[in-house]
This record gives sequence, C-alpha cells and structure tokens, in this order.
Amino acid sequence: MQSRLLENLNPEQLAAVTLPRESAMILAGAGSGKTRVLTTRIAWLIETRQVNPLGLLAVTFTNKAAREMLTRISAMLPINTRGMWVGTFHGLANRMLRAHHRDAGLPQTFQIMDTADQVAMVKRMMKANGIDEERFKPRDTAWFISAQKDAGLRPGSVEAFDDHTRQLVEIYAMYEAQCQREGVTDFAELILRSYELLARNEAIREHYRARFAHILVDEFQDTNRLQFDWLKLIAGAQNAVFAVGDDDQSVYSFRGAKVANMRDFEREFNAGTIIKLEQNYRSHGNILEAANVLIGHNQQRLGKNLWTSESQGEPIRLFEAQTDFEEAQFIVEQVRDLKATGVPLVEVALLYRSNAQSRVLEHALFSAGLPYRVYGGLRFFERQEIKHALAYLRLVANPDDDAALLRVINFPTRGIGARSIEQLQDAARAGGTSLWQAACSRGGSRGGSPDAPRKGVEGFVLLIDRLRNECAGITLPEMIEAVIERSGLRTHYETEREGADRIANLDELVNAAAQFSDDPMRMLEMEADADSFASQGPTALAAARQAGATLDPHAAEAEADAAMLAAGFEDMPGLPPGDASADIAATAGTALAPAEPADQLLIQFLSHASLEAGDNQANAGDDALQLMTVHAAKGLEFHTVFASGLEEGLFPHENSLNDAGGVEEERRLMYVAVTRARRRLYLTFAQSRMLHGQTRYNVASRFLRETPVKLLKRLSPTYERGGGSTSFDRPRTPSSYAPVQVQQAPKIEAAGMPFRIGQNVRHAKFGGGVIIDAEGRGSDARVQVNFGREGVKWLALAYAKLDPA
DNA sequence: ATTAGTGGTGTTTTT
DNA sequence: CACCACTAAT
Repeated sequence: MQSRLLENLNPEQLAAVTLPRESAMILAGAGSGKTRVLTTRIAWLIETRQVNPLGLLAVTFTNKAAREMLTRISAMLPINTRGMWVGTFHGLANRMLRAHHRDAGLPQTFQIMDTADQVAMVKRMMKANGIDEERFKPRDTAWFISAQKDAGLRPGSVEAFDDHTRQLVEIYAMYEAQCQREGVTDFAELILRSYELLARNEAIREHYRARFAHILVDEFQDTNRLQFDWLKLIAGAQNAVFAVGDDDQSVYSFRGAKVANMRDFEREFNAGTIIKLEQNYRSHGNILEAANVLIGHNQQRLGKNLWTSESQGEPIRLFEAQTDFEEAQFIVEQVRDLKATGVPLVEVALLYRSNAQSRVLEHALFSAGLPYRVYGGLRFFERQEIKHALAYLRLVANPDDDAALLRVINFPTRGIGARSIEQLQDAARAGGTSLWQAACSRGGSRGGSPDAPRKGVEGFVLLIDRLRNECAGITLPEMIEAVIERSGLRTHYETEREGADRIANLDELVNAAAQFSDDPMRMLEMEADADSFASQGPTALAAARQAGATLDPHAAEAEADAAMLAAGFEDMPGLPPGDASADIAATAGTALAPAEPADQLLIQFLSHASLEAGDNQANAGDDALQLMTVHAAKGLEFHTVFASGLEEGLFPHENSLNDAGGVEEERRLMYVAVTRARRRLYLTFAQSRMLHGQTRYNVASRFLRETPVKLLKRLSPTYERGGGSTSFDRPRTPSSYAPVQVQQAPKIEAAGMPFRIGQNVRHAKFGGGVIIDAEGRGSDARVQVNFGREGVKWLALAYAKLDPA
C-alpha cells in the first residue's frame, strides 16, 4: 500500500519508517525529523494493519513528548488514540502497577512521592533512628537511594565497601520498609517495581510480551540502566524495539542516563539495522556548522554529521558584556529590535545553564516592559497550598500515608505541636503502625495521656473521618471543594495577607480536577487495562468500545473510532486471540468494579499530580519571550536563540569538571543550545557576574573558542570601552581555560594602581588572566590574578611583569 | 504555639 | 542571596 503518510520523507526517514519488524536504532540528529519518523512509523504500522493500536508501546521521557506524539498520531490517522500505551516510563510503569497492584505488592491506592516528599521521608527516617544529619545529608541520601534504584539495586544487592556506604544502604533499607508500610512509592520505585513484577510473574510478563509486538522508544540516549532492562524484559526475544536517539544530545547522565546504552542496544536487542538521520531541516548553515565543529571536540561519539540544504544565513552574533547586568541590557535591546521587525516573542528563547541566572534577565525584561515566561520554576502541583490540599486528599484515599498526615496534621494550626507529634510517632513505632492508626487509638478508648495533646489529634481524626464520609458518592471537584472548606485551608489563606494568590490556586485546583474528570480518556485507559488483563480476552477493545459509547460526550465520534479500532484488527498482534465482538457484554464497569469510580478517579488524579507537576505559569497563550534552562529547551526550536552566561565555571559548570566525561556532557548541552536556533543565534557572556551574593570574575567559555571565528560577528556595547582586548581575545592556548575559584567583591582601590579589578592582563609565564583582587599601594601593591588552568596567584606589581591584555 | 531573629550552608541540570 | 534550622522571646 502506498500511503500518503510516506510522502515527503527523505530516503533515510522512509527507510526508518518502513523497517520490517525487527529491532533497530535510529540515530537522529538535532532537527532531523526524529519525532516525525517516530510518529509516522506508528501511523504506518497501524494503517498497514501490521499492528493493532493497542499492540504497540511507545515510551518517551517527558509528558510533553508523549502528548505531542498522541496529537500527531491523531492527526495522521482517523482513530482515537485512547487506550494506547503511549507515555513516559514513569507513567506507563504506574499504569502497569495500578492494573496489577496485588501482584506488585502495593495497595491499590499507593501514592507517588515527589522529590521533596522523598527527602522529607528520608529525613524522618534519619531522625527516628538518630542518624547524624551532618554526616548524612537527607538530600544526598535520597539521591543515593534513587541512584541505586535507577541501577536496579535493592538494599541487599548494593555493594558497600566502606562504612559510610554501608550506613547509606542501611538507611535505604529503612526507607524502603517505611514506604511499604505507608503504601507510597517514589519515581524510581515505579519503574523498579514494574521491572520486578515483570521479572517475577511469568503470566504478566507473557501477557505484555504477547501484546506489544512493537515497542518504540524516544530519546534513547537518556535511558538509564533500569529502563534499559525494563525494555529488554518487556520486549523479550520476539518483539521489535524501534529506538530513536542522539548520543550528542545526551545530557542527563547526572540522573543515571547512560549513553552507553545506545552502543549496547545493538548487541542486547539484536538490532539488525542502524539508520542515521543527518539532514537537518531546522537551522541555517552557519548555525549548523558551529554545532558540528563544537560537538566535533568530543571524543566519545557514535559519529554523525548534520548537513542542510539551507543557505548559510546570518552570522552568529557574539556579545561580551562587562557585567551580567550589561548582558541583560544587551539582550533587552536585541529583543526589542526583533519584536519591531515582526518576530513573535514566543519564537525567541533566552537560554541559560542554571536557573539562578534567570533573575538578572527577568529583572531587565521586567523593567523594559517586555513580556516573558519562565519555565522551570515552582510548578503548579508543587506549590505549598496545592500540596496541602492534595495531602488531605491523599489521607482520604489512604490514611496510612504518614507524609501526607505530617504535612497537614497541624495545618491550619489546630494545637498539635512537636510534642504531640512525637508522641504519635513513638506510639506508631511501638505498635508498628502508621501514624494515623496511632492517632485513632489515642483518641479512642485509651485515655491514659493528658487531655491537652489529645484534643487536637482527636479533632484531626474526626475531621479526616468526616471528610472521607463526605467524599463518598460525590464528584472529584466536589471532594476537593469539600477538603478546601472543611480543612480550614480557605479560611486560613483568607486571613493571610499574601493569601489571595493561594486561594486562586486552590480554585484552580478544583478546575483542574473538573477538567481531569471530564477527560474520558483517563477512565478508558484504566478500565481497558484492568479489563484486558483480568479476563485474558480481547475485552480491552470491548471495554474501550463500550465505555466510549457511554462516557464520551461525542458518542458518535467515539463509536466511529471504536469501529475503526475493531475493524480488521482481530488477528493482529496486540490482543490475545479471540473474537472481539463476542465479548462486548463484558463492560468496563463490571470487569473492574472493586472500588467506587469516584475513588478510582481520585487515585488517578493524585497520580497525575505527582507524575505531571503541571506548568508553572498560567498565561501560556500570550506572546512572550521564552526563558528556560538549556535542559528544558531540549526538543524545542525557535527562530532566535540567546545562549547566555557562556563563561568558564558556569557553562561548562565548574561542578562538571571533576567527573569523567563531565566536560563532554557540558559540550553536548551547548550543542543542544546551539541547535535550538533556526535563523539567528546569539552567544553572550559577561566578565563579571553576581552569584551567591558575590561578584565573580570569569573568562569566556571554552565553547566560544571552539566556535570558528569566521562564523561569528562580534557586537560591541554601544558605549565602546577604550581600546584593549578582552578575555575572549586572549591567545588560544587551550590550557588556559579552567574554572574560576571563589572571588571577593572588588575593593575600590587607590590611585596609583594601574590595574582595575576585573581587568584582563597578560603574564609572560602564566598567560592571560583576570584580576580578581588587589591590595596595598605603591611599591607594595599586589594583585590576585585568575589565570584559569594555571591557577589563581598573588603577584607583586613591582616584580611581576603584567601587561594589560 | 507562633514569631522574629540569627547563623550556617549551599547552589547544575529533572522524570 | 535565599533557604534552612535552631533559639529566644512573646
């Protein structure tokens, strides 16, 4: 069948899209149409009846990518994508664990902690066991635990060769036991549990293997060890894994991603084919060449060179500012010009290495009255008022959730202080129960303890009990409404002076829940999953069909979709053999049934809140400048990109210089930044920058020097400084770029000192450097100079021959 | 129980 | 600088 889907694909893309059913690796460079290939392949497989829509599994890393994929599939095929297993590793693992919670050893209502909850839990464990928080920082310990899980290791399997590690493992074990008691998981746990479930339960494993004939993985270079193994397990020997990735864009090794997985893939998945997509459809020639040269400095590469049929386009604009403030001013000016020439601000991105850098930029933009949007701050579901409301909901769903209980037992305050909580914790530990159970028995028959602490706890227990009763039989938005009112959250924030935003957010939460409830896909997903496995028949399809007809507000459309889904797919992989139409009577409702639908919805909503933290700012539709970290920009593209703060120590970040491969990863990150631009690219840096409350003097990033001069156009400040070259112009001895150590604020010094702090100088032996401090005067005058790789040195001006650079 | 004030500490990137 | 944990005072 010659499909319209295949039109306008280049030969490599076409080859990738139409590969036979076998494992393959697609090395897809930036802007080479990776997502298009992935989605077109899915559409092609379905359209040509090689697979049922339910017979494929597509995995991404971000929710955004998953949504994008679903949207594009919907646009290509006249099917509804509901019920399809397209999502993030975490989302799909969660889905699997919900469907098989008993086999996975989890309560049906298990909750997912975010990173903050996780750290708090570790901290509690350490406190309870008298572990020194100085020697074992809760944050680091939580990090350690996640890293072990990402490597697929339970406490028993971690090799510990020193006392410190042994202690960490011990905490890990306690943490794990506590999670189990409370019925909570963390991000890594989702995947590890899912992996173990598949590994141990043959029936379940075979079920999924029989179902997912085609497995497609996006951003394969970001997979960690556990995800790699998870894929291997679910693929088995039969199924085809279509992996798309770009080793040059691997920027998540700090959280366990292994680029080596791309190499190993070929061997461990018996990949027959490797296809390289090297034609770039995004950027003009100069930008692409800069990117190619830059990434060429990396040794560890699979090898790939992007090309474009586009013209060279504009030169890359380089701007050196004296201060971060000046850098921001420059960007403001340029953005104004761009806006005046008609470039929409949403098409302009302002990128930086670390979040802390956004502050100055925001300030300048705000003063200039330019609209902007910052990505990556505090997100919706991470706001404290939202977390409080969710904690109440979690207690309604599962009162044994200690973390939730601790969060709100005294918020709003109801007279339960540290002392009362301690008593509860003692009682819980003694009885081996949850805090909730301890609280209940305390308020109950045993009246041993004095009244004072009891009263508050009793009131709290009453409140939660009442809430739970009230929540039975009402809709999800109503539940949240009830929680906000009954708990006193609304009243509390009404009396707080800065509470208006908080109230608005709480109302927004009710909104979000309403939207979530109205989304029929959620319900269908869940029911289809439970059903398809429970009856070992093709009832997923029946359920989808049945529920689609009854729940979807656009019933006619849904019917058409269901018919489309059903037509001709009976013999395709994706469903265990059987007759789809025969089993329609097994409806979603009857098959699932163990809990109230509204409860199910609540559980789903809470998962949703954990897995998808939500966008951070409301006004998404406006035409605003886009501010984000380079990490956050991965996968996006813009007409114009500003890559700012290109300084040694910042980008590459000083922390990366110690660990092996650190600089190469930073360079890949720079590569990502550069390849986001379609038409225009600005590279900016500042000689001095306010960071952590101190002024630091930096030299230009090595990545700037790795950019060919012929591609660059230098822009000067409007008020040109008197002559003199700058840190960028220093001779290109590769040894002279190293992180800058800590600096002190400039001492405004003395006449007679021929040098200023922040000035660039040359030394015959040490090369170029920046003056970072000075003291004394006249013949005693000394300056401290940062020579990059050569180190930071104090030099007496009377002896050392320093020239202005 | 809550508040204000102090001091110490860190701070890359995030599903 | 900004966030915390802890202390002292109300």
